[in-house]
Order: sequence, then C-alpha cells, then structure tokens
Amino acid sequence: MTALLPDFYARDVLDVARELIGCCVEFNGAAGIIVETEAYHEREPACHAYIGLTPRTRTLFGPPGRAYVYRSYGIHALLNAVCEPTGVGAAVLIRALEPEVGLEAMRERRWRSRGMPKRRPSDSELCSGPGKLTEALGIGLELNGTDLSAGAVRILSMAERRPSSILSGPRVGITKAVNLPWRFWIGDNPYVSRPRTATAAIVPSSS
DNA sequence: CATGGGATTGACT
DNA sequence: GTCAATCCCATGC
Repeated sequence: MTALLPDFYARDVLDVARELIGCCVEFNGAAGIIVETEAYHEREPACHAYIGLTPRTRTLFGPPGRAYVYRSYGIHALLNAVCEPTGVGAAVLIRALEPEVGLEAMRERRWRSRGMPKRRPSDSELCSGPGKLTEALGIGLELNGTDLSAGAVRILSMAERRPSSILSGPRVGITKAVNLPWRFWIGDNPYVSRPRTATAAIVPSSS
C-alpha cells in the first residue's frame, strides 16, 4: 500500500480513470476504496479545461498527480486527480468510495452537514457520490493544487485488492459530450453513486 | 460591474 | 418526479 507517484497520473486520462478503481483515498485519518470514477479531457466540452487556461483551470493544466478541487453548484467540493503531462488539461473525478477507515468520523461530518439528513447516514450513504465523499472525508477547496503523492490527501495503490471487473458508461450530470462512455465503476458494488446501465464491460488483463 | 450556469444533494409532491 | 440551496468564476456590457 504505497502512494501513487506523478508518473502514474502523467498518462492517458482514460487509463488512469480505470486504474484508480480499487485504489485508496486517505485524508485526515479517514480512508475509502475508489469504486467509481469519471475522466475529463480538455479536448471535450464537458471538461472545465475545454475553455483553456483561466484562474479556475490553472490546476488542471498544472503538473499531474495534484488534487483539483472545485465547488459544484455553489455547495459541494468535488475531488479530481490531475492527469496527463503538464500543459494538458485533464483529470479524473473521484465519484464514490467504499468506506474503510474512520466510518464514525465520516458519519459525524455527513450528519451535521449542510442539508442535514433527517436520519443517520448508513454506510452506503457516506461516500456514494462526489459531493458526499469530500464531505465525509472533510476535503475542502483549500486542498486544490495539493500533491496527491505526498500531501494531505493521498491516493494509495492497493495491489492486493484489484477489482475483478469494471463497467463503463456515460458520465453523470453533464450536458455536453453526454455520449462518451468515460464513467467507470465496479458492477454490483453497493457504494457506487447511482446504478446505471453499462455500455461496456472491461475485464482487466492479468498483468 | 451584473448576470448566469453548473462534474450535486436532500427534501418534498 | 420536482425544486431550492449557494458560490465560484466566465462572460458580456
């Protein structure tokens, strides 16, 4: 269980999105296994980097292996891993985690969140969405640009726990480039954000 | 400087 | 199924 290094991220964002499934996100004593991701790339209009280099997209065009954290709908912080070489705007959105460590702290943060769920969130409600997992872990905008290899938020490879099969399909919640099958998730995993029809199944090679 | 649109979520009809 | 909450920042005047 070691932190993924920048070279891992400095590749095709689709490969990174697939391979991040099964890895572990850790922050502030809490951790979870990535069960759902989405890829974004500057050449397609759903990506923030599509419009080019602006103050907002600065992190996306920066070095690979950094966290791109931005505010969504004025409310939620969404966590991405910057990919591809410096100068290329691309990132993987972390959309859901299977909670592993610090469940009670996650529950506490989700319990007293804005929007305040009426009942205590169950385990499968803690991190089953991109806004939920940042809230559960306590990840905020101040972590934008930080190093995912050696910073406060880390992503660790989990060699002993590679998923057997991964499904792919269209990304969630976007209005542009809606047909690209750039969402990846573990089929039948109860911690995925929303059940959806897959358009393809990926069986990882044994290598 | 004013406006408008989200890579969402939880509550409610 | 519908809807509001709420803020960063791109765009346009």
